[in-house]
Amino acid sequence: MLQELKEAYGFIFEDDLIEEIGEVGSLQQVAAGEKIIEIGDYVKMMPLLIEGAIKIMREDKDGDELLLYFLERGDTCAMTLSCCLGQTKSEIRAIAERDTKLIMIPIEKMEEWTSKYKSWRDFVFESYHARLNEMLETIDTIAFMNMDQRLMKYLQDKAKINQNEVIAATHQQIAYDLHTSRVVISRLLKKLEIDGRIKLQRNSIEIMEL
Amino acid sequence: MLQELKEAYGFIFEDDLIEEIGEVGSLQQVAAGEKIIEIGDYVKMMPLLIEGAIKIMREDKDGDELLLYFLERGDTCAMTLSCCLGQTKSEIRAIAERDTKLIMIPIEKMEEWTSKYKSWRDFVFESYHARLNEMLETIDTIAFMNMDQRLMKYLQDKAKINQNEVIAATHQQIAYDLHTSRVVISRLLKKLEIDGRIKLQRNSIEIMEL
DNA sequence: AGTTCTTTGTAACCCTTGTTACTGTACAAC
DNA sequence: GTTGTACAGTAACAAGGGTTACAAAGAACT
Repeated sequence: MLQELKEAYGFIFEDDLIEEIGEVGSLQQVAAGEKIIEIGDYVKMMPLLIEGAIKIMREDKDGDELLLYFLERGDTCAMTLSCCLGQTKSEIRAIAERDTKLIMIPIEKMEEWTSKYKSWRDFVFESYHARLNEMLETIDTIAFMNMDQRLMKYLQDKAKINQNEVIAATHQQIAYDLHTSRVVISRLLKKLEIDGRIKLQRNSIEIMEL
Repeated sequence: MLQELKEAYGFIFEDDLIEEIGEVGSLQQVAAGEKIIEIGDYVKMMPLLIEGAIKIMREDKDGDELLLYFLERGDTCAMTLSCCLGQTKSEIRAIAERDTKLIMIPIEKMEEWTSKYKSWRDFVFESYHARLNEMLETIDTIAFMNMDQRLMKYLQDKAKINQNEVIAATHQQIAYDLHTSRVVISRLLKKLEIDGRIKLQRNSIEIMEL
């Protein structure tokens, strides 16, 4: 575990802190598609992302969903951070986008490290900063872009996060992420295919040029 | 200044910190409608809101605007916080919604206080937490609500923040905040008036029941 | 009072997106 | 093979909301 930890966080954290993380953190493996945090959960551990990717979803009372953003190696979930510090319920759902390795830290350590390690403090602030910016980008997307543009951005993001030009997803799944209907996605995807920007197969979409 | 500072923040900050703030902070008065921060500004001071209210706006490259949220007494701008710590440009615009009193803190103190005062650390974390939640609420609003619901929420929020059942605004101004057109707002407002929920006057809207 | 500017009301129209419904096709299970 | 199910394509229609255009009403100024 220490080896992976150093690879992902070695440039950020002091050696002392890395060592402490190694002592109190527990390595967790999560398979793609598995749920990590559900809305309303009380969060007792803070995850550090070592490998893989996580997708963060929002849901309203009617069950309507929306993809907020993806997390990658080196990220932590600032929403969870927030919950840990405030001891409140999770406002979001976290689902493994790929097979993912996490180190889970007991929240008691949070407070301690915050006063003890400058690098930890900086990391927490930097995480908040990054997440606020992700949220801003999400707002830009849904407020200022049309569905066709949003779909293109989604395909790009998803290809990047999965490091694969072929996206494994059904039209229905995409529709859930973008909070629209399957028919709309099929329609727009077909148009993208006609324009030669993607190739459609069953259960997958190949990106040609976007 | 110390008196006002204590009233707004006395329950949060230690006495030592209050005193330090008094020494290095400078009181600023901003009239309603005045701009406090513009997009792209490098922020060199961090504002603590003593009195009044500030509205935080987002704008995209085409000049389309959107109201993100309001700040009230006891709040600070986490986006600015973010900018200060990261030394990056502001992503948002801040405009005084009412006559407003601020205490401006030089950012050099941020780092210092963060390690020195636990109450300051907690305040900063709590600010991030609050702002993330505001952003989530904003996302919920634009993603899951129709324009009529958004308009009602806007009127409620605006009445609350101005502590006045009569909202001073033209239809055009509302349209800018909600990123829609004047005609749409006029249409929906008229419907609300017919339903007996508001009363329309020139340049103002009186809320009856929402 | 007359002129001008700002604000509001409203109609007509269009585009995007959401909905319903039905068809065809791939794929797995039997 | 046949059957069943999930997925995708498409048409037709409805609704929300954005656009254009014009009229009417206040307010401000002369």
